[in-house]
Order: sequence, then C-alpha cells, then structure tokens
Amino acid sequence: MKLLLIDGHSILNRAYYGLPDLTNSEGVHTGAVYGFLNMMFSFLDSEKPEYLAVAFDCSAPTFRHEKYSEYKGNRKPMDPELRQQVPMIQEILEAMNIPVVKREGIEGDDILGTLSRVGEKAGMDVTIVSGDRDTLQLPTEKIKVSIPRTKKTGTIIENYYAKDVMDVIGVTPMEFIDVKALMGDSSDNIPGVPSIGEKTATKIIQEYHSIENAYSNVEVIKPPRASQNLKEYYEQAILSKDLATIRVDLDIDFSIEAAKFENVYTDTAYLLCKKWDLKNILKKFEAPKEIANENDPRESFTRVENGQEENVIKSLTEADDRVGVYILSEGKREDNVIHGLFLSNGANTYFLSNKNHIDNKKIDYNELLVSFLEKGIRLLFSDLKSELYAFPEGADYRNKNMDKDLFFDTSVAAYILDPLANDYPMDQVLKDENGMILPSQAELLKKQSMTDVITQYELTGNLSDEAFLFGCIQSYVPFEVEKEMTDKLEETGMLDLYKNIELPLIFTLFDMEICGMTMERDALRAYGEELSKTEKEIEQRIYDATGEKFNINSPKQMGIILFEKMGLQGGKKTKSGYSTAADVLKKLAAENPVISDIMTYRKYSKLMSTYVEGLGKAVSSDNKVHSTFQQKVTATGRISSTEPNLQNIPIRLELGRKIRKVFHPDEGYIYLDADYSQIELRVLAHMSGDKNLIEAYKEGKDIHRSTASLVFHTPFDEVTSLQRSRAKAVNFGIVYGISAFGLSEDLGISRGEAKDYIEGYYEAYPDLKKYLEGLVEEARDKGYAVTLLGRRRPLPELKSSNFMQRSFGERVAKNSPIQGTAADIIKIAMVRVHDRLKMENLESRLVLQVHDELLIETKKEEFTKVSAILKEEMESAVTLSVPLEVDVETGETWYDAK
DNA sequence: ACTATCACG
DNA sequence: ACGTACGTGATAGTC
Repeated sequence: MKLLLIDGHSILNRAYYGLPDLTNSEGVHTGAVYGFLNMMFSFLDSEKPEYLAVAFDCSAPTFRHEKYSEYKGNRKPMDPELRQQVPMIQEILEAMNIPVVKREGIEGDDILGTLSRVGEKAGMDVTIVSGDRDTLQLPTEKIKVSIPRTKKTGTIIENYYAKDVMDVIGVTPMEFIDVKALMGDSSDNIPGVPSIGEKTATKIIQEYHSIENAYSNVEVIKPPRASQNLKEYYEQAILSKDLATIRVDLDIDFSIEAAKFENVYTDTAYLLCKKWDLKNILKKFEAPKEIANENDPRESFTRVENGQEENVIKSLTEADDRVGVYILSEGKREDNVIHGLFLSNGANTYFLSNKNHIDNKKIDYNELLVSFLEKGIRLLFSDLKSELYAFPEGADYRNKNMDKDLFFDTSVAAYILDPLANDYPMDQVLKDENGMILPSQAELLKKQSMTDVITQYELTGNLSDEAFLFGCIQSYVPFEVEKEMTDKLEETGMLDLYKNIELPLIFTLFDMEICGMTMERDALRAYGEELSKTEKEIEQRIYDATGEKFNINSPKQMGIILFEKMGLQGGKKTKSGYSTAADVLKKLAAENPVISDIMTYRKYSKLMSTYVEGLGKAVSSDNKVHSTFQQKVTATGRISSTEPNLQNIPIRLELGRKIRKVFHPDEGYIYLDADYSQIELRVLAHMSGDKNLIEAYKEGKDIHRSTASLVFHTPFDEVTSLQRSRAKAVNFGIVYGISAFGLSEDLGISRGEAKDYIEGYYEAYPDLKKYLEGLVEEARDKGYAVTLLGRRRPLPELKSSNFMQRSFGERVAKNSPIQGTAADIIKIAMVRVHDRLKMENLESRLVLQVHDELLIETKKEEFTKVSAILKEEMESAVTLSVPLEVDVETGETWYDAK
C-alpha cells in the first residue's frame, strides 16, 4: 500500500513561481492551480498510490512561539494572484474527493509529518511531495521525500529516503533539524546562532549529533567564534530547534482510510476545470461527460428524416426571424462542397442532409439560405468567414443589400468583447454568456479534423453522433447567445464598432482571400536560384574563416563557435546559451570579418526559406497565393495574415524587396497602392490634442524635422540628418510607450542621453506627456484601454504585483489606443473602398492590407475612378483635428507600386 | 512543444 | 532595484 502526501502550499508556490501566469476568460488567475494539478497527476502516474492527501496551513497562521510571531508578520505577503488560488485548489481537490487536511493551530508541515508516521505505522510506503527542503528531516526507510526542481531542461525530481539525506547532506534526517536550528533561516524566522552558517552547522552536528551534545562539549568546538556564540546563544539555539522541528506526533483527527482515493475525474471537478478554462486538465477526463443542464438542448437536436425537410424549413421560417446556421462543408473556394446543413431556432436544432435522398427532392443548400435572407430571416453563424466559402452567395447578397443587417458572427462578437482569448470556440462562448456547459470540439471530435469527419461520413453514409452533436452546437449557440452578446456590445459602447466595422469587414476580407495575388513561379524560381548561389558562396566563406563545418542556422552551435572557440566577447543573453541575434552580432562586426558574413548569410537564408520556398509552397493551382486574413487574433484590433503571411514581405532592403517583383496583377489590371502617412503619430496628435503636434501637421511640415527642431532647439532649416533620424526614433518610441533604455538601445546612445531626448520631447509637446500619463491612469481605473471608436483592450497587467508585468501594462496602455485607433481607421477605409467598388460595379478589387497600406488590383480602364475612390475613402474614413494624408502609387508589379 | 531569429507595420 | 521598447507570423533547430 502506498500513501502520497502533498505539501499543498509549497507545491502551489512552486507552480506559481515556476510557470507563466495563466488567466481564464473572466480574468481569474489559474496558473498555480494548473501547475499544481499537473504536478499532482505526474506523481499519481509515477507513484501509483492507493492513498492520497494534501496538507495545507490554515488561512490564519498561528505560531508556537509568540515571541517570534512578529517575524512572520514581516514576511513578504503572498501575491494576491497566488492568494486567490489557495481556495481554488482546495475546492478542486475536494471536488476530486481528495482530502484537504488543514487544522486550526497546526502548520501544514506538521500535518505532513504526523500523517507520514501514521501511514508508516500502518505498514505503508509513504511519499511526501514538497518543494521545501525543511521536510528532509522526515525521511525514514519507508518514508520518502520527493522534491521537484525546475531546471532549464525541465523538471527533475529529487528523491530522499533516510540514507539519501545522509549521502547528500551528511547528517541523518533527525540531525538535519539541529543543523537548521544552528544555522537559522530568516525566511522561516528561525534565529539560529550568529556566525554559524550551513558549513559550520553541518560540521558540528556531524561530530556531536545534536545541539545539546555539542553544548556539553562547547569548550572544544571550533572555530572559536562558533564556540563562543553557541555558549552565549544556547537558549536561542534550543528555541530554534523547537521551531525547526516538524511535529510527527500530533493528534490530528484524520483517518488514513479517508485518504483512499478512487476516481478523481468527477463531474464537479470537470465543471470546475471548465469554469477555469483548464483545458489541458480537461483532456485527462474520460469521454465527453454527460453534464445535465436545465432544459438541456441536446434533447431537441434532431436528424431530419427524408421527406421531412419541407416541414422543418416551414416551421423554422414561421417560428422566428432568425436562425442559427452551421454548414458542414470542406474545401476552399471553387473546390468547396457542402455535405449537410445544421439549422437552429433554439427550441429545435436540425441536421439536414441529401445523403440518403435517391429521389429528386435534394435540397440546394445555398438556395435555401438565400431564400431565408430574402424573407428577411437573419442568419447567425459561429464563424461566418470560414463558412462563406460554402456560401459565397451570402457575400454577394450582402454586397447588394448593404444596409441590411442580416448576419451575425458569434466569434467576431466574442473577439470584440475579449480580444485576448486565443480562440472563440462555441462551448466557451455559450458558457460565458449563459453558463451552460456543452462538450467542446476537442472532447467530441478528439484529434479528428472536419475533413476526417466528412470523409468518414461519405464512406459510411452516417454522420457520427459526436460530429452530429458538434454541428448542432455550432448552430445552436449563435442563436442562443446573439441577444445576450448584442446587449453586452451595446452596454460597452461597442455595438457600432461591431455593426459598422467588424461585421462588414468579414465580407471584405473574404473577398480579398478569394481574390488572392498572382505570383509568377518562374520569376520566383529565378530569384531563388540567384539567392542560393550567393548563399552557398557565403556559407563556404564562413566555414573557411571559422575552420569548421557547422550548422550556421543553429544558434547553439554558432554561439559555441563565436564565443568559446573564437573567444569573442558577447556574454550570455538567453536561457539556453549565447545570444547571436543581429543586434549582438552588429556590435561584434568590427572584431572579425566573419561576423558580417554571418549576418549576410542569415539574410539570404531567411529570404530563401521563408520567402522563396515558403511562398512557393503557398501558390495554388491558379498561380495565386490566397492568404487568410485573421480578424480575431490581435490584442489591439489589427488584422493579421497567415498561410502565407503577406504582411511581412521584405521591403526595407533592396535584396529582399526584389521579391515583390514576382507579385503582379492579372492581364489588363495594374496595382494601385496607397499608404497612410504616419497614421499613428497623426492619431496621437488628434487624441492628445497637443497644440504643437497638431500645428506641425496642419502646416504640412516634415514632422521628424519639426520634432528635431523643437527637441534640439535648432532652427527648422538647420536640423542635421542625424538630428532628424534621432527625432524620428523618438517619435516611434513614444508610440511604443517609450523608455530611456529602449531608446538608448535603438539609437546606440547612452541611457542618460536618451533620457534627455525624452525630456526634451515632452517639453516640446507638453500636452502629450499629460495625455499619455492620463491613458495609464484611465486604463488602471477602467481595467482596459480604449480606442477612438471604443474598441477595448483589457489590461489585467496594470494590477499585477510583478514590476515587469505592471510596466508592460503601462506601455501597452499608451500604445493600444494609438495602434488600435489606426487599425479602426484603416478597417473603415477597407470596408468603404470595398463596398464602393462593389456598388459601382467596378471590376477592380482590394487584395491586401498591410496595417497602414491598401493594395488594389485595378482594372486599367477604371484607374482614374478607382484611385480617386481609394484616396478619398482612406483620407475621409474619420475626421481628425489633423489631416490624414495618403500617398498613392502605381505599378505593373508590387515592387513598382511602392 | 518550445526557443531563437528575423521579416513586416 | 527591478529589466524594457508596441503589434504580428514563419522557419529551423532542439528537446
């Protein structure tokens, strides 16, 4: 029989400090709970105990010795983020039927000590899991103490039986108490004996085995100072011993039988994991749990039988003016095939399929959905853009009826309400909106993709119960939560943002994805060959110079060669060794010519792997790349681009910029590219209301030169190019939530100098300083940062007890409103440009957005009209107290259009 | 799965 | 005194 005892507070502490902070969707910190449970499960796996208990201190700590209680009072108080997790871990352990043992007036250590002895007496093997080395006084032949330690390579576990304590420390577990009593421990408020540290204490106890015996021989103890102090502080040493001793013989009202555990995967524990979003713990639970909800909707999920379709559709259209929709489909663009349709009106959720229709009564899914729209029935989706591939008529319908508000996208609404989540699965949204628990996609489909599900469906002719349930939930949830979410958007002042910007943007992005950008394969190949030729030459030069053939792409090998073999002075910078990042290498470039070869090699290697090879793989059969534009990813409201990412195509260096020559429009079209001039600084000027900044923009001055003139007290016309470029860096820095350190790194100047620049800057623009400080204040107050259009970014970091996190929060509080407002503005412009092109029946189309830039594939005949639309709509997207300026360029390739 | 690096705004 | 610029995504290497 085996008993596992866990030191609750110490393991929770370990988990808290050893792991990154985790927060669930309601902002509750869960990292320590998560880490604790993981550690516990790993011990359950390795030890396989039959009995298990977790010991805690009571919330109100008590002390054996009044005299020293004040010391404990001086201890750093527990972080609130950790404190709130103590009752949480206890709650979930209890939900798992694992006894939480805590007793008024008894410390957790003493509970561990006592229970371990009780277990031993009952003939059990006992393992005590603790992060606290004090417990090393407890091991015997049958009692083992396990201490998990986090190393950079991962967690290793140190195991101690009595003999191991002897081997490692050189004293017996009982003697270890005396060692500790002599040396003292400030964090445990054990005074010890002055001048006796770990070394001396161990030596004394090894020789005399106890403090009492050492005292009997105090005259011969060495060194003399230890002897003297032991004599003088003997009483304190004895008291220390008492304090250091973990009790093993207390009367704790707890029967070991109560620690016998069976299934920890209970429904209550499952619900807690759901509530706290402990997704990885949830995975350990067997098969989808049947959790009973009041009015469980699953009872009304129905597979519609052949011949019943018309009745079902009729009942849906008569019941309500909205319907939740999920389209079971696979493939993108023209390859898309629909395999079935889920429709929900809350009371009923139906799965319609043509699978078993042998007659001619097959449903045309698209036609059916359009007919809903024509009747004014609103369609509510869980993820509209991904479903528009199956329902492109929806995008057309929307384009022709722009003022009609006939769609709802649940995940986009969820994103606006909480842009920090990683994803917006429907089970989560449902839980957040009305507390109902339904199984998640992972629980239902395991690792299966939707394509797997459909393949199986096609093969067997039967949609699995799990996939059926999933589809039903996908359509049921949007119906169920729409009103609630709309109310929330209204309450938070973000309904306009949702309706006028984000919702229409879905269709704009969809059209951009469909359109894609043509890439000339041959030109790409030629460019790649040119690069790879030079890359190989440089590679060889590096091998020659270092006298070794190694993997230049391995930062580890590179670090060893540069800093050990060649002895360059770089120092360690990263966790896993030396940093070889570009800014480090730059500083070393003068020391050895191989450094600049390495930097050049990296540039070529990056261009080859990411752009030539990466983009090459992303080209579709139509010779185009169709990026996916992500609308629900960024914290600030920007969009992002994936597979491939078209927002980070090289431009800053000519070598990389050349790749833009392989992007070109279709025959008869030309690229029109427009970018906002310094949109973030203009936004800042407007939002801060700073007179000097507004003035400079109104007069159309070169803003960096103007800043330099003010900061360096130099007449406008006499500003040097160095002054201007430094002022430019400060302007950028301000937007990032500047720090003297960051600016000095960026400019390669001293921190003091950077500080002067910043102060000079604030003197030049006095309202700006007030404004930025006000932003932090406001964000702290409200708990979030806000953009001009009301978009919010939650900022829990501002309340963190961790300096780093708090400082980060302060920088973000300054940056988010600026970056976010710029994002709002270009989104407005995108929707308007897109909609005008459609409404005016033009064939030109928006193909790309790069944060402050829009690219239109323009039909040559429409050129004049379209360039006017583009400039107009971008410049008038919002009205600020400074003009928004847009530079438009044109070209036969993307390279030429910039 | 995580880290380091580097491409863009 | 803390250790830093804001926002992304793709790749290769390492564990």
